[in-house]
Amino acid sequence: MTASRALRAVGDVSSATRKKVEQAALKLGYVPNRLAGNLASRTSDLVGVVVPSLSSFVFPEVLNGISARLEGSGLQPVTGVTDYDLQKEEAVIRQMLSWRPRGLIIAGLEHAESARKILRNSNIPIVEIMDVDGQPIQYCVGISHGRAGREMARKLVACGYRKIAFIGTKMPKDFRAQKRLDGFKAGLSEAGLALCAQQLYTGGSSIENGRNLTARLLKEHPAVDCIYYSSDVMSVGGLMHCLAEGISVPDDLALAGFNNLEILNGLPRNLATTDAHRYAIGEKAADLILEHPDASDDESKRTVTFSPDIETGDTI
Amino acid sequence: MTASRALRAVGDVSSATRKKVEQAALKLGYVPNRLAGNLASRTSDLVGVVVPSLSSFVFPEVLNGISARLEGSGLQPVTGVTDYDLQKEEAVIRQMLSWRPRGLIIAGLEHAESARKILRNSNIPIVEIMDVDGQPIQYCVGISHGRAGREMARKLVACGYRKIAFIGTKMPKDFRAQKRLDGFKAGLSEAGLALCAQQLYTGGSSIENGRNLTARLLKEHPAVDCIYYSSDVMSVGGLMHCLAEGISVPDDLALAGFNNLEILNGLPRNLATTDAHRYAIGEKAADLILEHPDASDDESKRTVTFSPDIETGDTI
DNA sequence: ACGCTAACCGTTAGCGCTAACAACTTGGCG
DNA sequence: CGCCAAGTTGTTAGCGCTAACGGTTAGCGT
Repeated sequence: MTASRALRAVGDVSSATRKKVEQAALKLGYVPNRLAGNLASRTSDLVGVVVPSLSSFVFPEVLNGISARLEGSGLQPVTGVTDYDLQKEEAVIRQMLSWRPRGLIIAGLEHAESARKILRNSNIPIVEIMDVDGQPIQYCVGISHGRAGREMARKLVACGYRKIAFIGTKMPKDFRAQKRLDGFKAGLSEAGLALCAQQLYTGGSSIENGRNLTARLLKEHPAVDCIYYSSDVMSVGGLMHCLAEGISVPDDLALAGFNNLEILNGLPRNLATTDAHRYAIGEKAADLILEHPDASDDESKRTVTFSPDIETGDTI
Repeated sequence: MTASRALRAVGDVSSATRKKVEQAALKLGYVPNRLAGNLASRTSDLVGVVVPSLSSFVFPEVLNGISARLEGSGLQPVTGVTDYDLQKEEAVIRQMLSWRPRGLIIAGLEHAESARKILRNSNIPIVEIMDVDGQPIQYCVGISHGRAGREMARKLVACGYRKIAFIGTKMPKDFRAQKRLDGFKAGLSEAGLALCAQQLYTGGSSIENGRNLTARLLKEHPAVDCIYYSSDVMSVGGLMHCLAEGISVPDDLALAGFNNLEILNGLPRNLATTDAHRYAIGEKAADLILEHPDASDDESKRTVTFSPDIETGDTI
């Protein structure tokens, strides 16, 4: 018991014994067993983070925000990946909860009903991130993707574009991209416009994908004067197509993406985009977990909404 | 006990009771407590993964390889990030070991001596990945970065370039980049050549960074006919500079990077690079953990070396 | 001398689960 | 009919740690 107290620096231990304990620990190469520790204390120093993908450029930055805030708190983030699959998501959530984490951060508001149920029963803070368009379970931090799409549509219309196309993921897998598209269409129809073309793709977003789909779309619809992409990675591909084909941006064609990814910096053109505040969302989510009162019987619910800020760049 | 057996599907349980148990579990919203389970069984279903960074485009793919192989085995990867800091690395390793993982995968061969000691004492399979130039603790999976640099140098020399420059990270932080540079210089000197210029940077690799450094380097050394970058992200920046300035690639300037990142696909030019086999390395590392014999008293040591394959693209 | 407090250290029980073994129940077989 | 093996369920102890509380000692005031 004294050793336990000494190593955790809790309770009263004389500095002499503390020193002795520390030296013995060092000498023996003692590594505490957190399984036992957490089990005994009925607390946890894990924070579960459930995201759809790690390779998509967008979630690593959320993770960085989370890690930055958790650093020094003694809490450790554990990541689970769902591949945009609600079945898999539920399995990952179960896995996470079986470690009795201090809290859970999970991307999106759409979950299997059974997953939602175990989340509600879990008695730990649940933070749904990225999106605020829906019914949060408890805490929620994100932007409105509907608004993001709508505002970009308004912006493009205001810039004078009339033959506007969309390139994005096959929607059922990515709810937020769907919401952006819906908002975008709504924004267009405010001005009496509609999408004049669209290309959907399955599989991951990539520059190559964006370039190929842009090529195809322009071939089929040469009159298009502006393309809105569901992701910056795709719009970069569009820009690459234009560079390779000598299409002048934005004179012949305007381009706009979403996310404000770091890869936009340093390109020959500053691509228009919407900042999704990914890092800040991660930070805030971590804060909510840290601040969550232990007395969990209260109905603490809270939604933090960030503003989807348009960066016009020089491609619109 | 019967319930435990039923839910884990081990031992003999009649299908009738199994069904009853499962229904009860569902009804009660039972989520097993893995802390207790792992503690009691003295085994673990965690695999620790220690990487320098998640935002650098390169490690997520390693993680994907690991996850793919671990999928279905019941093991879960847990990621820790070191920011290329050996102190932090040691802390992360300690954290990891305190969860008593089944095995540990860790990037690089360079560690604090005390970290190396606790790794050796840990009695679980330790897989050092990415690099094979050094003394592995136990298992090792990677490529020789020295060879990668040397072979690229030979290639560039063979292509006729004589005024070759290098752009890369400030080395003390990134041992593998350092080894590539050393190998590269060695390769050049085989042909009686030396670097005619170099630019080092701190902070993360980024397209923007690559573009700026390329601009500066060309300004200071206009005669340079070829640049080798420590990372593809940087060489993309170089290409962007050339596109923006109308520098013809590879006629006026040859470019080569390292890693064979996905962002190379779809650019106006196919950038030359070296494939670092990141996904395969992740897979193999996971395999080694899965195959590791439980009888841990044997001296199972093994190094798996991949070949750093040059992709010439059309920029050299 | 006494009580009292603070500082320190030890004892006990138990976190939720599983390995190991014990015990009971069948059915089959000689 | 007894007996054994296989199938099935129950019992016990303990994984390594910590909350809670109990004891001891020293220091202090009265």
